Amino acid sequence: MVSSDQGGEHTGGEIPAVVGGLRMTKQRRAVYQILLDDRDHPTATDVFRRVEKTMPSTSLATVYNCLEALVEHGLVNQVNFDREPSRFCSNLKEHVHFHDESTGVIHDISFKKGAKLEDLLSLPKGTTVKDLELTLRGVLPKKK
Amino acid sequence: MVSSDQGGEHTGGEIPAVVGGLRMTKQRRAVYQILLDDRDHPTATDVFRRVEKTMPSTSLATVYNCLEALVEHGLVNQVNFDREPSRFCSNLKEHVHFHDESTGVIHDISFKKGAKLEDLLSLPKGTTVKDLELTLRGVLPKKK
DNA sequence: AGCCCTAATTAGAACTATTCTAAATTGGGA
DNA sequence: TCCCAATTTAGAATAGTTCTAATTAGGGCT
Ligand SMILES: [Mn+2]
Ligand SMILES: [Mn+2]
Ligand SMILES: [Zn+2]
Ligand SMILES: [Zn+2]
Repeated sequence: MVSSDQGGEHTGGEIPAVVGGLRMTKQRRAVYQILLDDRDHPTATDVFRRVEKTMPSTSLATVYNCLEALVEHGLVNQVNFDREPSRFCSNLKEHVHFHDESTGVIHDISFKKGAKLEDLLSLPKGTTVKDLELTLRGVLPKKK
Repeated sequence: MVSSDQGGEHTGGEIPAVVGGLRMTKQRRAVYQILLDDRDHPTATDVFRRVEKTMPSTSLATVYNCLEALVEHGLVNQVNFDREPSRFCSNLKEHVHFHDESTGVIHDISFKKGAKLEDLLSLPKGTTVKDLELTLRGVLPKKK
């Protein structure tokens, strides 16, 4: 791999000039870096407040624009819980979200290896699933 | 069972004066009846337009109030697809939602008998799941 | 039946997350 | 360096939903 990285997602180190076909402007890089560093599923406003710290001239509209671009290019996932503000997640491994009511933390939950959706659901034969969103709410066992 | 039906959900026939602890006003009954009759997962505005036909004095605020009351009393489920307007569903059997892109229809999909969420997801032992929302988008095989 | 009192309904304003608009800025490439 | 399309920006607009405050409805009492 060379420095340009025109291909798919980005993993580790400095964010190159283009990722997944998306040109990394100063603002997009800042937004993307926050989502790579902070895996707490921040909202657009959360991201805005964090970007502001190092780039005070950034506007909220730009944060929305950047998030939209990152989502459209598949670098980031948009996560919705009921009617709450959207949250953003840079974990590209297929996973679902568990909102722990006792801590407020949103956890990434992965699928068990070999698990198939068709084993769980009565889907008509020949169904194509293009997108899936699964969110859980509850409490995790408290760590000792 | 006698005519009052103070207990759980309502199934078939005329809607009694109280269902699931919720007193059925004229407006609540109209909203509930629509959701029982029309299983197409209408939005609040959809419901409003349908209620209007037989009760033209009904306000949109009342439709929202009624839907909220029905949801709080567990007679109806609120369903969210991404950031679209909420939809409402009177199917109380545990199920998930499949949005067919080719027809626009939202289908109820039930769990396979005996299927367990823990078989699909890597949930820490001792996790309590209080709520689950699973939505799918894709295409169903076209009926001949 | 009439009264009373609380709950429910109503119209409209307010709210909030998000999107749009139009002008200013940026920066990659000729 | 200059140019131009893409991006950023501030602020207005939008849309679904919730709130406010006034009105109405109707169940339970006498
Ligand atoms: Mn939910
Ligand atoms: Mn989705
Ligand atoms: Zn995630
Ligand atoms: Zn349903």
